[in-house]
Formats: sequence, C-alpha cells, structure tokens
Amino acid sequence: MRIVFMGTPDFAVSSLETCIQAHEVVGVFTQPDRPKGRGKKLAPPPVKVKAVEHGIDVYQPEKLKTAENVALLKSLAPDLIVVVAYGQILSKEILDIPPSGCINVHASLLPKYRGASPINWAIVQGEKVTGVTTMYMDVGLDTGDMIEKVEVEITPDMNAGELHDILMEKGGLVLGTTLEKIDQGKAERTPQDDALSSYAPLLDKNTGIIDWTNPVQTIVNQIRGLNPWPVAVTTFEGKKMKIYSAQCGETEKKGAPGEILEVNKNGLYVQAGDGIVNVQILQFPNSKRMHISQYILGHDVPCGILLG
RNA sequence: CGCGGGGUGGAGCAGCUGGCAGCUCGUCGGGCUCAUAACCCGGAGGUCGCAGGUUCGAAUCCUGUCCCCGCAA
Repeated sequence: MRIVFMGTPDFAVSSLETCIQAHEVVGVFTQPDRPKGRGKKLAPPPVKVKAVEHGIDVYQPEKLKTAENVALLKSLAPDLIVVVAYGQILSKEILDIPPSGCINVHASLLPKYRGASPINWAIVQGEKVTGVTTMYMDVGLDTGDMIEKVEVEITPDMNAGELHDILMEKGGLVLGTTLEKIDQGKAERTPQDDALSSYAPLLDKNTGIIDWTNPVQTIVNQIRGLNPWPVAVTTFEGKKMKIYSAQCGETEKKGAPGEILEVNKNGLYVQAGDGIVNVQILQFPNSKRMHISQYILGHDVPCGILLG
C-alpha cells in the first residue's frame, strides 16, 4: 500500500519502521523543528530523523489543514494514512482522502485514556494493565472504531519511561498485523463504548506537585507515572526537589503529612496521608540525580522538617 | 547570542574575603565479636576539568576553552 505517515516523537518511530518495512511510505508528516534544550537550538523530531535516514520526503507544516496541504496530500495519493502521536488534528476533509481510511496507534486500551498522555495516566491512576489499540480515525479525539488491541501488564515498580518503551515496541507490532488485515480487507471495526471512556489530559508541571495528604499508593503512582517527565516534585527547605523513584512504606502515622521521619541509606521516609513513602532517587537544582544513599554522603538531611 | 548553577582522592560534598587540600562513605591492613552494611585502630589514594594570566605564593582572583546540570521552551 501507499502510505502517508504522520507522527512526531520517539513513540511513533517504531510504527514508522513497521510501515517502511512492509509498505511504500510516500511521505512523512511531522511537527516543525522546535527550539529545544539549553541553548534553544532547533531540534528535528525523532520521526523526521528516521524518515530522512530512509530517504523519505518529510513535510513539517505548522498547520496541516490548509488548502495547500490538503492538495499536497491528495497529490501523494495514499491508500492509507497512518497517524501515531502526530500532535495535530486531522480534519474531515483530510480523513476522507485515502480510500482505505486513516488509522491511528494509541497507547492505551481504548476507550480508556483517550487523549494526549495515556501512558502516564495509566500509571498515575494505578492501572495494572494497559496496552495499545489500533483504530480507524474519525473527527473525534481517539473515538474511532477499534481494529486491534494488545494488552501489556504494568508491574508495580514500572515507571512511565519503561512502559513507554514497551508500548512503543508493541505499537509497531500491532500496527504490522493491522496493516496486513487492512491490506487483505479483513480489518473488523469495533465501535468504542463511550460510557466506559476516560480522558488522559496533557501533562504539565503542576501535575507533578505532590500533595502529601494523599494516600501512599497515590503518591507512589504519581512519582512513577511522571518519570521521566515532568517528574514529581516537592519543596525541601525552599528548594525544588524532584523525586524519580519511591516505594510504599509502612502503614503508620508518626507525623504530619510531608514530614521527614527518618533518613538513612535505604531511603528518605516521608509521612503521607495513610502511611509512609520511602523516597529512593531524587534530584535538586544544579545537582545530578542520585540515590538517597549517595545524597546523604555529602548533605545533612534534618528529620522533622516538612516537605511540600 | 533565552536565564542560571557546577566541574576538588572511587562516590557525595566543604574549602573559594589567596598561604602546607578537609569531611562522610567506600577501599586496604589490623583489632573486637557467635555474628554483622555494627564498633575501634591504622594506611593508601587528589598535577583541585583543561590552557593561559596576575602574584613571593592560586583550588581560591582574571581571561579563554571543553564537559555536566537546573529553569524556560
């Protein structure tokens, strides 16, 4: 099939590779290069890098739904458009261009966690299972008819980065079989049950702020669900303290929420709403990320002070 | 030229109003103990990121350069 691929971040790269292997990718759409990192240098999105590697034409329109771009898409004459974390909405006009339709790879078990950050939210919400769903796109946000689903277990110690990598790979694989089915005209459509749907909104910095009155499990889920980005944070003696990793501790109340109860090389023990959070890996501004056992070698950590 | 912080023994830090390089951990040797990631005694290990400059003398002041990190996006 002639495929136009639309995607932007790392998550989409694996799917792009799947398309390249089995089909003819006649064009790749991705977001424009953005200023990134410290020097504000312009950086190309990962999908662009991969596409260029394979000598595929790359298009980076600021707005996809202009008459110009619609005409461009039509001239590429794709049989199918594959969209994976592209970052722009496809208008009805565009959805109608390819004869086989537009499909999407989404990193959740739809209809749950529709939207921008399904991977993170699945962990933050304490899910034990998530997955990848392929679907036909419609004008709604991740509301189209589903084609295939693959489940992935979320282990208790898994963080969003690790889950991302697993789902990325699974996404590429499912897309492969979905493409086959479409090619053979065997792809079945399963409508989503809107009553069961939920929405995973875009993450921002505030999502990471820890409320120490919350239950231990909630806080630990927040910490691992937001690692590696935007990372759970709290305030320690006026400084921002990032928490990359933590475990659930004993179910006891020994102090006020946010109080540091004890510190040793095995952890930084902090009182939460219904028990104790054992903080393992943290980072302060201008300092590197380190395990608590390393941190205490060169810093005093007073017990009894409050975080948050 | 987006803003800012930092590079000191294996690890994490202090010293930076210039004058013999210090702390915690680890490591090596010895001791104590039924035993220990416990405790006691002793030791090794650093051209203080790199290159210049100022000075009687620089980790400490000035200039340049490389690398790392926080914010912001």
